[in-house]
Amino acid sequence: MRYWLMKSEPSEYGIDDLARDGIAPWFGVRNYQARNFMRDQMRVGDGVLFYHSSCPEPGIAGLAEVATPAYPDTTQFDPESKYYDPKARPDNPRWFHVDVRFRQKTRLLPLAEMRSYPELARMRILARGNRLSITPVDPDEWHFILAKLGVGQ
DNA sequence: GCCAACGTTGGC
DNA sequence: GCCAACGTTGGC
Repeated sequence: MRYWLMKSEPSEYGIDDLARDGIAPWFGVRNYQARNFMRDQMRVGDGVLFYHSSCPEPGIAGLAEVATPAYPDTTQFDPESKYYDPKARPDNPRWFHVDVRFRQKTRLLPLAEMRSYPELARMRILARGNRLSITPVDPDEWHFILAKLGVGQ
């Protein structure tokens, strides 16, 4: 069992969208490190912190879980898609993603509040200039955050 | 809108 | 394989 933080812009796809859909393919990742996390390390049932980025109140907005193993992202083959990758071929896909299942909304845990806790100081999301959209979360950090959110394990 | 950080591209 | 230029991310 591993834990992850996954960023999304709520204007693109936020926690309310996931609450409505129940389950969603996490397509559009075009960063090798983030892809490798999904493809090589994620397991069904892993915990996910759903993080809202590039918005008025960035922070953790809810909980989700990994719902499927990684599989090829079909948008890489679609010339109409903004995620189209001309170098990817169906017989040799470059980009993979998992599906994510909604667990629950939480109160917003703002980025500024996260910064205030020494227990979270090592989180990658808090590092200056971090742009990685998927990052591993230590179990201690996961449990600390859930406690701050008032979520029972 | 600014700008720091950092990944990717492409010429050599 | 190096590295400068460029593009993107994302908080502020």
